Amino acid sequence: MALEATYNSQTVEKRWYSYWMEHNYFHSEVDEREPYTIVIPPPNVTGVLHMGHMLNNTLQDVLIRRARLKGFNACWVPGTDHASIATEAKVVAKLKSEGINKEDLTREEFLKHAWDWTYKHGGIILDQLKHLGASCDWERTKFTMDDDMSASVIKVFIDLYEKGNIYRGYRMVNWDPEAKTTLSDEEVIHIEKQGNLYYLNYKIEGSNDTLTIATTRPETILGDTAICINPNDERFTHLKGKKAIVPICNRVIPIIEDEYVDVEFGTGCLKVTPAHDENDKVLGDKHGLEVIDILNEDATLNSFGMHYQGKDRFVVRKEITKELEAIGALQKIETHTNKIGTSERTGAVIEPRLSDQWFLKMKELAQPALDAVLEKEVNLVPEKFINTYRHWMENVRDWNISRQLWWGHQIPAYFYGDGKEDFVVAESLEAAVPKAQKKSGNSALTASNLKQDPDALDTWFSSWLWPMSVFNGIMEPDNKEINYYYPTNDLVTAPEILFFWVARMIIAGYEYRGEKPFNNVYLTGIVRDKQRRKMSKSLGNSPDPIELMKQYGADGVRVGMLLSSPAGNDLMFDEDLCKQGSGFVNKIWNAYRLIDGWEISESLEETDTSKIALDWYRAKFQMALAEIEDHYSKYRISDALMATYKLVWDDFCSWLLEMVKPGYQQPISGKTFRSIIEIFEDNLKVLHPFVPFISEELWQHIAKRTPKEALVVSQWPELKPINETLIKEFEFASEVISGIRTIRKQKNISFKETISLHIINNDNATTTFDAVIQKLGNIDVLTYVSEKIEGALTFRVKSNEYFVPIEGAINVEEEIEKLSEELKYTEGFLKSVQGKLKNEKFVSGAPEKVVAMEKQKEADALAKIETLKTSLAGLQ
RNA sequence: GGGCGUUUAGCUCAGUUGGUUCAGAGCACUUGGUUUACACCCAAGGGGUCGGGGGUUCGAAUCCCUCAACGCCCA
Repeated sequence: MALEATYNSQTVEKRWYSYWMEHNYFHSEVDEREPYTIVIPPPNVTGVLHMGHMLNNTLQDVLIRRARLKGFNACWVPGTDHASIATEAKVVAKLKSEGINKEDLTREEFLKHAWDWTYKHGGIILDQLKHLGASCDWERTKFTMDDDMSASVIKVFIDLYEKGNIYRGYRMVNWDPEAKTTLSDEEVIHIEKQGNLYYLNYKIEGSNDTLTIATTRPETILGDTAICINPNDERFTHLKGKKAIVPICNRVIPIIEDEYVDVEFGTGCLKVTPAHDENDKVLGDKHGLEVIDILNEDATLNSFGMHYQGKDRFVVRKEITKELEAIGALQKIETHTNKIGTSERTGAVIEPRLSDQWFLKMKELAQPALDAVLEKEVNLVPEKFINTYRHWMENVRDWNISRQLWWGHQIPAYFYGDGKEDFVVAESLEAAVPKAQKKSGNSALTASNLKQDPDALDTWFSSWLWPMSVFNGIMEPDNKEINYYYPTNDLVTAPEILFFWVARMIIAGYEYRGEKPFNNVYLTGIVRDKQRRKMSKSLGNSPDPIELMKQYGADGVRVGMLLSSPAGNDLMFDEDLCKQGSGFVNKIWNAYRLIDGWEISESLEETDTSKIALDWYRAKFQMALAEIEDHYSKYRISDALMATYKLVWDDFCSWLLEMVKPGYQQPISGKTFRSIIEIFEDNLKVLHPFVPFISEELWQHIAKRTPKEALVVSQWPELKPINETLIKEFEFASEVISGIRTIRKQKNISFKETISLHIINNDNATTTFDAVIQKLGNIDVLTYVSEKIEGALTFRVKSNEYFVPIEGAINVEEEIEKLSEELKYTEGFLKSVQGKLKNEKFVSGAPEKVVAMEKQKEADALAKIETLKTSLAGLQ
């Protein structure tokens, strides 16, 4: 059946994806082969596919498909993440739009809504990945809140608690007043903002004097519990031991001394608000100050805010400034830029807030994970991220793992009293009872006396176990799957989550299996638009991936994504890249259409041209294959693609097919045809990871294949020794062909018009490719001569001279000019080479090989100059 | 403020240990070409003081110093 004239990506994609699924090629079971494993960075369960996922998953699919072809037992585990904050925020918003407040629901009721939401919107993203061609083992699809996954999280929490690594602490945390939860340090984004510095006067108790402090947050004065001065600051000696009066609330507070105060900043007097600033908290602890929290959990003021109670902190800031001014306590306002923390998820300005939270001690746990990367047990690609990783790991801080949310894994701590330590940690309420009885010494305690901590765990506290828990490696540490698939091979993810996720997975891996979770971490860039803006929903600058695939085909988009995405560098995405990708797919399609249309004749002998052309391409293919393998080994995926692209487009289509192509309506020899097909099949194999759909389509078109013979499970071509001589000889021949084409163009000789070519073979060049030169140059007669041909057009390759006699006079002047230019260039070149060779330091200092090469260059140049000079002499 | 990185053609990027005619690729651009697979094509061509300055070396895009611009991470 003849191929359609144009490639229809949609039909083909549907056909082969279902064929692959039907034959279960993506499923992996433990067997005797060597495994090659990737776990997907689980996307948000209710998320939709964006360009970052496209890039990331294309890369993973390329790696896994190649591994499959190389004979590994390839296993790519897909799944999703419950994304605590993001999902809960969405559910809360949805309920609100229906007039329901989260506060009015019980935990169980709320969770039911959240699960409904998850069932409704969940997993869309995984289906979208199928459009891309992702060859995941869908039978293994996991969700971080599946029962077994949750059990793993709880088990690890209990274990770490029992080892003393998890503790409960009253600490200053990052509070997101919008999501009403704490955030880890990593989830806070610091941005520079223009603000003000307010200079406020405080009266000194028992005198008419005042002191002036500078603050960026005047609303927090209501929480002030001290003024601090530097004991070495002579300006304030008179204040020592006195007390100050906070304006508006008229609280009398001590003036304390501490060298912490920067005498240069502001006025040198610092107001201390321990409840609302991390540094002030430290000062407060040191000096035993009172802690006055003036904020509610939504960042409105509480009763300490007096007449501002119930108003938002930013509103209060404006209003209190006016009041301070009215009572004469405001001295001046200066503009001031400072960095403020904002929530990664909601964008809200973070409030430092004191509260009871759960923390994981990191220092000791982090050590093996730091060593693993420094010793290249785990390779970060590109290596430049090692420094960033080291810096973070060496200064790692304890991880706040609790979140004031319901959607997630509820912390398995059960309180039996109001005391800070009146709790036990257990995997269930039932298990908690005996523990609580023991700890409290109260054997009468029952389940009804216990109250589980309402907080949930940070989502990353479940995803850090991902490479282990997807194989049930936490609950059953010795099961055959975890023993076989772990450690996984490659992890493909974004540098943004190097600390959030990657580092913590390595930590967990060493803690729970004594082994790294993966060998290599390939860090991709961020997908940006042409103006270098990060693609985001809010900016609306991201194309819809599904639409993109409809327009350019999944293969086209895959190629487009990979064309310009070196590891770790941002990708400036441009739809033109997909256009180039679909152009490539079109080229492959048409190359096969040409071959497919040939009439085959078994009685025809293989021509010399075809024979040498095929030999050359086989050599060239090996050379490209070696290069491609090298690129893959270094995770230079876009380079591997480009090498494949050039092999297929330039070498196969533009050179080989043109060389073997029979004349119009002429048949091709059966032998040649079979060789071409064999070669084309190898091309399809190396193409497959990049363009799985069209490669499978053509593969299946070439011959009727059994399910076992599908391309997706075929064998990657073997590396064989490269015939470099043949490649070099062809390069020479291709220069001759270029010379002919240039002459044709310059003299307006149509390609259809045959010409003759006379050669003086000064260089002793091989005649192997003469038949090819004749065919591609449309040469009727190719002869070797010893004397130059008068009145012919000429060109030179190395020191060989080529003559094309044509009708009509040659423009002698032009010829002379052309030759003189070549001569001038060559002489200049010779001079520089001889300059080097005359330099004794060069000859003695440079390696022999380099000197020999320079000598060869000298000889070549001398020979060329000789021929140029004779030619010139002949013309003059 | 501390750390890391980047700067090469109009654009996006390669350039390994300092040494082939090393200044490259893809795209874009210019010119010519279409009854014969593909105009999503073929062929030919132009285009760069390798961010600036200084140094080491027989030899520097590559190593060192310095300045500048940009980006990222951390505080």
